[in-house]
Amino acid sequence: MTNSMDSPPSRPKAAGKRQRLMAATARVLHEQGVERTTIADIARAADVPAGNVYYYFKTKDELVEAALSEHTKNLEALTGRLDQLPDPRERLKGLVNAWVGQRDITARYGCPTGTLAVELDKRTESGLDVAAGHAIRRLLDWVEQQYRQMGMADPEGLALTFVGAYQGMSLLSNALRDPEIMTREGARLVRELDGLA
Amino acid sequence: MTNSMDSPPSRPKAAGKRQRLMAATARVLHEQGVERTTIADIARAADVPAGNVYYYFKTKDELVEAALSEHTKNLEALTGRLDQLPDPRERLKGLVNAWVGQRDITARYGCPTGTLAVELDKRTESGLDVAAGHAIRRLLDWVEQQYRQMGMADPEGLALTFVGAYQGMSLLSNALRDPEIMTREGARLVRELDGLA
DNA sequence: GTCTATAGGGGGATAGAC
DNA sequence: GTCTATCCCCCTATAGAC
Repeated sequence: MTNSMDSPPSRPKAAGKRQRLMAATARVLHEQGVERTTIADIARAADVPAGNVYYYFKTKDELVEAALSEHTKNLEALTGRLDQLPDPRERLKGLVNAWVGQRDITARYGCPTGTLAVELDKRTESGLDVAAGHAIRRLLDWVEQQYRQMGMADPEGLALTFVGAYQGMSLLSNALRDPEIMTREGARLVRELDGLA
Repeated sequence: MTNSMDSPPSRPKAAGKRQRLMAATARVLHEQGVERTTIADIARAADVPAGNVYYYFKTKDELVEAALSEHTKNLEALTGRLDQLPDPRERLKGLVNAWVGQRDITARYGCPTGTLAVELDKRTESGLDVAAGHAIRRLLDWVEQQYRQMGMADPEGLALTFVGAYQGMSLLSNALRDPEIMTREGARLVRELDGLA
């Protein structure tokens, strides 16, 4: 998971630090929020000198974009692994299990993409106010495919309900600081998947 | 809805402006977010001279608290009206209808309390990081009472699912800028309420 | 009670040395 | 490519005139 810095970057000394910065940004923005995170915070977390950050990212908005693409990458790694499972129903249950496995982090900081969506919605000047929506759209599409392969009617509506349930339980779990909400609602989602035609 | 300024305030000239400030703060914080809203923004929206705000609220955090109590007040006015209905099931359906009626505002700015909860979670220094959770807890309790009166098993779990669905559909509707998500998911919630034992 | 002016601190971004 | 110093704007909060 942590980089060993000996894999040759695309440009001489650059890519190692760039990658560290992206990962650190994703983590720190999740924990502290976009508005309350300073460039110095990110530099410290990535163990990069403060002034050097601007060599890799010209503006704070570019860092936000990088964080979003990190979350997207992580999500696609997860769905990619789940795609190995033969049964679409098991894939959805695997997704729920992954969510529940993150319950402590979610209870403390919320869903990474969901909280980012809420914050970016207010950043109207940059073009990023709907950027998180695209990441969510991808998840919605993947879930819809699973329902479709299960032969369900209205796969789009089911996906909306499914992802909505995740965002809702994440927000409640975070607002009430209670990881058990993730466990309870996760169990309900699995039960419903098993009960479907 | 708008104040007529002739009702005698508790202290001479004070209460009228104080009330205007509270209402304006609730609205502007919802639209712009806590971190991106300045005292000047609030003063302008309330039509109060900028420097005068600090006479009524000593800090920005007090304004945030005021906004939260406005949302709480509005929610209790709504549940108070719904309490007039004889049937708890109809009360819950009335709540869903109220939510769907707000779909355009929700698609643009999210649920007022939910987005506030996400933002306040990051404001750890002030004691307000869990304050929005209390408002949500009240809603959960009220919903739970309705399920209890309907004689349902596990009213607490049902309330969690119900309010979670609202928060989830609000976040998705906002992230995707699509009010129809509120309509679709609202219709589903009503359908499920009608289908319950 | 009302309002202006400004102190004071912080943070995004840049210039330019190395 | 790396890093320091710093500019400059903005925002919270206060002092104090009216």
